[in-house]
Amino acid sequence: MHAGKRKVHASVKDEQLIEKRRSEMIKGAVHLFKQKGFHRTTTREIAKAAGFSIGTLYEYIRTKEDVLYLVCDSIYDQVKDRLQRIDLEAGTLESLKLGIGYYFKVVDDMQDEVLVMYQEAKSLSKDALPYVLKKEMDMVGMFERLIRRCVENGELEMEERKIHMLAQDIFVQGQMWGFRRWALQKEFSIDDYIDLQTDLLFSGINGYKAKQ
Amino acid sequence: MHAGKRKVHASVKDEQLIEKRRSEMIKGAVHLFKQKGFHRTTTREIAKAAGFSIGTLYEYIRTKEDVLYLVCDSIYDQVKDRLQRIDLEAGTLESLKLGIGYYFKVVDDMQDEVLVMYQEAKSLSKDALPYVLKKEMDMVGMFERLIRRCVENGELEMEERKIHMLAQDIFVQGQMWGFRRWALQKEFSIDDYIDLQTDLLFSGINGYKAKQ
Amino acid sequence: MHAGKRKVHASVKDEQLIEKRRSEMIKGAVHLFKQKGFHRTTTREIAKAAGFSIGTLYEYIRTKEDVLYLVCDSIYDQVKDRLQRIDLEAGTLESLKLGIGYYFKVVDDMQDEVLVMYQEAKSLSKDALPYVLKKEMDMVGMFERLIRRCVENGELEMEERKIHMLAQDIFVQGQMWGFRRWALQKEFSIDDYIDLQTDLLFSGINGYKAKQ
Amino acid sequence: MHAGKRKVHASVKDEQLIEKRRSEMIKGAVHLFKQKGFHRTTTREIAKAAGFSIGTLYEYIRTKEDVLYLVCDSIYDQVKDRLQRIDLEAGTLESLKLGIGYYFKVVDDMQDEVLVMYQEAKSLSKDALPYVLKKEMDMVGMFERLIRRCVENGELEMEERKIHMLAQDIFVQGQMWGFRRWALQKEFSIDDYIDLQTDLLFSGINGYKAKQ
DNA sequence: TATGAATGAGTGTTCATTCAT
DNA sequence: GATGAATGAACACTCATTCAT
Repeated sequence: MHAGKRKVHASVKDEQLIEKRRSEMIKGAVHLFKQKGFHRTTTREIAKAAGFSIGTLYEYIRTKEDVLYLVCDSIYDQVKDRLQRIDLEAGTLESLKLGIGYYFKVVDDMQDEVLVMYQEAKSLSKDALPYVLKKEMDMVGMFERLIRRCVENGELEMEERKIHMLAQDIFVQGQMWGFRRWALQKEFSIDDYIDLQTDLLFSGINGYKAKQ
Repeated sequence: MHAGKRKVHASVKDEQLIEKRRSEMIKGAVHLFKQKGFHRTTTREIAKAAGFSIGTLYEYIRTKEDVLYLVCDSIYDQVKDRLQRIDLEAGTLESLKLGIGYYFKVVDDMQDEVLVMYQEAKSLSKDALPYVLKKEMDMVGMFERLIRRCVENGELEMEERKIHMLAQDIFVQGQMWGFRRWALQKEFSIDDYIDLQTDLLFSGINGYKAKQ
Repeated sequence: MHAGKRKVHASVKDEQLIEKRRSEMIKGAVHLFKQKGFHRTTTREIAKAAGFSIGTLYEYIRTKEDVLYLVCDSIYDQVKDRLQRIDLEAGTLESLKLGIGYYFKVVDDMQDEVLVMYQEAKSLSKDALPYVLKKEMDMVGMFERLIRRCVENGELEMEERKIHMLAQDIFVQGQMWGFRRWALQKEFSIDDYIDLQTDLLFSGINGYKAKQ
Repeated sequence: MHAGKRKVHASVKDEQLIEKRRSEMIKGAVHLFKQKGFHRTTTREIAKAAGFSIGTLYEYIRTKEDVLYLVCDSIYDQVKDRLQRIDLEAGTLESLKLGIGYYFKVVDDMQDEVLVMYQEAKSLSKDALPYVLKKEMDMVGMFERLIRRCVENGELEMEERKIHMLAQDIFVQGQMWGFRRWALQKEFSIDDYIDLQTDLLFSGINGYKAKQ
């Protein structure tokens, strides 16, 4: 279940310090990447935002792309971390609904981060991308399990392929709240969004069929 | 309804020539952007792919970003063009379903283009972005009308806000076929995708509730 | 006899212009390399010394090392060019002596160039070095032929291995006039040098044996 | 006769420790300089090769160039040390020949060191260079004395200038075994080299004149 | 209208050196 | 005395853009 992390080389030896500096770095970088994107952000800006010199930045990474990887990796970890709290075992439709709502809340809380990861992950090299994709699949996998538990519980009848698709839809709908904020957040609050989307997700269009 | 196009300056006067050169340019650029992304593609590469010199390229645009705008604009036009053929007037659930399937097919046909537009549009300047976003809203608007016709027709009972949300979901699910190809296209054919998604879209989770 | 030249990439197409710019570049670079060595010379300095911008410099080369290769290559060509004029066919000891003297004169004329090539060639990459070494062997080969002609002519009896060694000695003694200038040129003029060295070369220590 | 050594500043007081650390440093540095040259070797690499930290390195030197000076200085000392064993007093041609052969053997033993010193000494600053050059002159001086003793002994008739030139030739021929190893060591063993060179040195070209 | 040589600001990265612990 | 984290000047190289021909 735990993906092996891609090692990012640091010249500095003190592991705690590495942890600390990198988290400063990530915090600054997320902000910059959100504003200007990865490519328009310079390493000097990242260093400055992190509060240290360019030389120091490079004591903790090897290339600019390492920063992007670290950012993506860290965001996934945070999101996943928060999602772990969802009770996967209940196996009721109600708990599924709550889980989705909770996920949307998390995405709302971490909008900047999710947006960055979403838009910039594609700039990762062929080397680093799989690690990030793996984490994404893990998250989709969490929704699959949530749904599958309902099936096992007899709350739902759904074939595997459809479970798989539904999980991806849920996952994308979460991200969508971030990457389509310009269209959605003018009109809907996060609570509106949760209500409307879970409603559509559960009832489908047919659920709105006019009574005949 | 028709957004005024953002004028991209050309030094050359002959409008037909401009049209021709730009379409060569766009064709080459889409291919390059797909491979390497906008930022990693150089203007020289674009010129070369288009079949003329760097000097000539700049006779038809003012900045590199103009190319991106032209590309995005053109892709939207093409997609929109093909979507126009959907019969908006029928107002039956069946025609809605067909419309969605047709849209997904279009997206499948134009995967590269959609992916590029999807991933690179964010690199547009504050100046050009609104024009592209407007086009996107127009497309979402088409789905809204499709749905609204069903409501007007008495086939559906759905409030405006939900229509709006549903239209966006459909739109995003189309794009998703392109931008999550790495996860989806290993498992599903485009026809699978259409079947599963429209099924989920129409029936919702509740439609799969275990018979009691 | 002609070593294939290692191609150095240029973005510019006009071959004549390439020739011209590169010769400007080489001229400036030799001067700088002599003063500060290859490593301490910056590409900007090279560009400036050549009379164009850093951007232009890189239109004619790909890497800094290309400049060094071009410099070394050009120097060898010049030296070789001048050495071609030696009459290889005479096959007399006198002509051998004249040839050596002529070579020393050439080295004296091109002191800076020879010094640079001598000291910096080792900084060439594994890729470029063989091309330069080949040229050096060609030059040594010229002296071998000069000597061998004397043998064929019956002026000299010398085995091949000794010919080979002698040719290298002559070659190195030429370079030595450049790279040990600090020690030699305080005491000797180039004519002194030629006289003394040819004398030693021809008579050897035994030639100075005390008459008994 | 003994050149005062150039003082290299150390922060550490304990002279024995300085001696010890510096010899570790030199040993590591020679190896690195041989592989990559002085400029391509970093101070960190030197420290690591020496077995201590970068901070400690700088307790025993002030600048990177100090390392180069220390290396060159030490190599000269070693070579000189071994050359001292030559019997300068004999004053026979035979002892001269033996001396030359012995010197060539030393150079062969210390090839790496000699090569490094030979190629990198030029990177020494104007400040340090004279000290190294002085040592080189001392070594040339040893050969001069060796020759001069033969003259004094009546074994040889040679003017001062020629002695001077001959000494330099011998000196350079020793170095040549190192710096032209790529050309020489494919064909000759060190014993071949000694035989051929002393033969040429003693007999000269004329010694090979065809009997008439 | 087409070309492509010229430009130089800007970028990622390195590395000698310092200094607080 | 020893350490190694921090620094920032310096460097090789890129590339969007211009403009003379």
